[in-house]
Amino acid sequence: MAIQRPKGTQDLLPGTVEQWQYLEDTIRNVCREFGYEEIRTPMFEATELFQRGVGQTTDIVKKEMYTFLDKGDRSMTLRPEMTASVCRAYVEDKLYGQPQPVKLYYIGPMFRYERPQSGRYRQFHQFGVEVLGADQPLVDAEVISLVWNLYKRLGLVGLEVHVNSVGCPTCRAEHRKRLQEFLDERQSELCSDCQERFERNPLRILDCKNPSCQTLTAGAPTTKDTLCEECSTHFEGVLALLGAAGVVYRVNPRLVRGLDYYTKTAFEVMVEEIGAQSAICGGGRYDGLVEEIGGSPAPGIGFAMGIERVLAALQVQNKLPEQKPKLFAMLIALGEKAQNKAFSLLCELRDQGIPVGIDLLGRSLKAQLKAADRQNARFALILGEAELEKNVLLIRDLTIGEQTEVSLDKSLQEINKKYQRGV
RNA sequence: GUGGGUGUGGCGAAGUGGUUAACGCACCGGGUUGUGGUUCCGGCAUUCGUGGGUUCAAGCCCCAUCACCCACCCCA
Repeated sequence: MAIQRPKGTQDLLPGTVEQWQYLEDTIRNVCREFGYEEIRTPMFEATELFQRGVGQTTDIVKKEMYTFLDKGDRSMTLRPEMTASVCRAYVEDKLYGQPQPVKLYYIGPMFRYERPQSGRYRQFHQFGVEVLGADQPLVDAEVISLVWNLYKRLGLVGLEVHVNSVGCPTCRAEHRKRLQEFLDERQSELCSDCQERFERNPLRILDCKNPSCQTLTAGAPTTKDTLCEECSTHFEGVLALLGAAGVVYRVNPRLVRGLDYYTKTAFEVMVEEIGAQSAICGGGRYDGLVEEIGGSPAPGIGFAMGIERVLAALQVQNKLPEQKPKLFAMLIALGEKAQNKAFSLLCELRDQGIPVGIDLLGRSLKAQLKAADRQNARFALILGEAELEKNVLLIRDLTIGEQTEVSLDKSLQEINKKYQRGV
């Protein structure tokens, strides 16, 4: 059997790649306007970085990482996300020495060993933003408004922006304790997944899709009830700024993020139409992460956006631009002598930056014209033995079907003129 | 890791035990010697994901296996 691509990966073919480029271009433009600069880090890192950054107890670290030993017996891992890498670079490359805050963005592949489904791949791509070295609510608001702005520019509609504050480690511990107390006597009524979550990550129970769990937790203490003074003030500040920015959001006190490093602000953007994996973007503040991976303490906030999911949303909402690659002209040569001359003309045309093609299969005139038509070429430039003898070139306008004869010496100039006029 | 669904040419898709595997799109060629997009004609699966089994006979039945899709879980 033929070799197949690994499960959960995809080949992006011409036609699709243009859609990715469109999205990437839009992303880069928005980032530039917001004053963010691109960072690129290795696709694999020391396994320990993710264990410490993302958290030992998370599913990502426990069962989804592509981990291997290199030839020097070092444990390496294909990055499952990029926040940890950016923080590592912040420390290692001494970005804290630059004017603060440092505003970065990235676009690239991530790897997680999961069962693929709609909107979920083993190699998937994220666009993300990270701001290091600033803890003001204004930063949180700017980051969220960047997301908002991007979606607006892409033309996406019907998005839900959920915002919450998960608090600092102190209020989070408090919340966890009170939640466990609340659920203690009803533990046996929870679904089996939630019973497991009870010890490991009780906050996630609030997020369970199971209706019976939802009714059970109806009156449970939420993050809101347990935020300390500082976190609460910060959160209020963020919400006020979001309002000022015109971001339409919903405070969702049950929103909990899965990665361990989040503190204070957490947010998520959802689109219903793309299937079960509806989170198109997720992020939040992580004020303890830089210290956790060995740097001196620095606040941070960021998000990651699933490129495949955004594209899926653009697809269902019909917001992807039509693009048909258009060739300006197709050079048609008949016979070997003509081909030599035609090829040199082709090269000259290309030197001038004019998109011109030539038949590479040695086909008949008829077949070549057909091919020119199929490629959406505007003109066919015909050069056969007869033309060669007369030292002329036939320029055929394929849209109206008229053709003129031009002297070969002037042909380059003539075509260039048409091209300039057309563009 | 668990559950459900699907697997016929490049794509879409008929065919549910009987001999040469519809059709549409795409692709390739041709309609007298050098002119496309329309039209007409022709070509394009020794074979139905793979391996085994049942049967006189299997794309159609059974078993296994692989792949893909969807959902749980998790997350972007």
